[in-house]
Amino acid sequence: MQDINKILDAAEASCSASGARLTDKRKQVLSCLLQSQKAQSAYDLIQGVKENYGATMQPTTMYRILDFLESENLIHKLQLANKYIYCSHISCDHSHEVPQFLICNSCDRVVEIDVNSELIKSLTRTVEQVGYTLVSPQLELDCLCADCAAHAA
Amino acid sequence: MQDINKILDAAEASCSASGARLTDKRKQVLSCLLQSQKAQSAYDLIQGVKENYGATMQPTTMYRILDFLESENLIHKLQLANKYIYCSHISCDHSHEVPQFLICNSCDRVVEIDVNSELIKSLTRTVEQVGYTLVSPQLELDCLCADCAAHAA
DNA sequence: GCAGAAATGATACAGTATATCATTGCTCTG
DNA sequence: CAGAGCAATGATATACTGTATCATTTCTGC
Repeated sequence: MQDINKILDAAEASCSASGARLTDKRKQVLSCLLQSQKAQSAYDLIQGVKENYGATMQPTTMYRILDFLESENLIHKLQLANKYIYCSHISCDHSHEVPQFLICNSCDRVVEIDVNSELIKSLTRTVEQVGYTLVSPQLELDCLCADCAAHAA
Repeated sequence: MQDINKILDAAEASCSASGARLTDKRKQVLSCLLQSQKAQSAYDLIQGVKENYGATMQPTTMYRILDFLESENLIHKLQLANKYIYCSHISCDHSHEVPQFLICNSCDRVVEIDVNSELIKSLTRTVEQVGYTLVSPQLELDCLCADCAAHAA
């Protein structure tokens, strides 16, 4: 994990490049996400920005900010858990691959991995065979992290 | 799509085999799911059994029935949409593979496919490399069906 | 029939997400 | 630098998804 301030700078640069603004509130939400390896819900984050920055945000505002951050490829929404996680490639040079998430269903700790491109090709072929179109090949896998697996055993 | 009554019979047989009971209410819910290729939410189904059978069910009851049907492998829960779909292998002879779902994000029409086992092996290897354990390899892909893709174009 | 277990009912509430309309603040142009 | 127009946020209400808890009914096997 790199220094959070560096990532925030990279995020800001990336936003300017696309003509978007990383406002204070948006930065607060992003910071909360960057400070944890765990996926957090919109309401977790409302609580988080309150504790860390004394800022109060309504759900509407939070969801709008989350949508914005997602559209800028700074965070990911995990459908499996209805939670959000920072994108681990904000300050990378190499281009984005399709993300694959391993989500601990006990503690919400998330690992982001690039999907093997062969695998994506194989999935895409299968989808096309039945006449469907793949909108997002993002994969989310229901897992247990090492710690939680140890406790459960 | 086979005849629904035959599938219901197969479902009933499968339940008896595992010492479970496919009660009237459970059968009503399963029937509603079998009558549509589209994934339906718990509340959609509450509406559905009311219209089709005049039966009123509380959310608690519906979720209990859905849990039961899932535990008997008669239906699947789709995390991507928070909706439910019948299992397309209720009256098949061949053993269940890991399911992969193609979900139209516009109309909720679902296609169920067996995942290539090589692909599952590859996923499992990746997961183990980072110390995680795969709980359920069920894959859900965000797609557009042919009809919705045509309308969008 | 009766005891015990399984299934369902009833009520309340927690958590997730969006609709709608109002207000504030930034940016660009003249 | 004023003011128009748009981007961002605020405020209120409400819809949707899911669970906790305790009560009642129904089924099964003895």
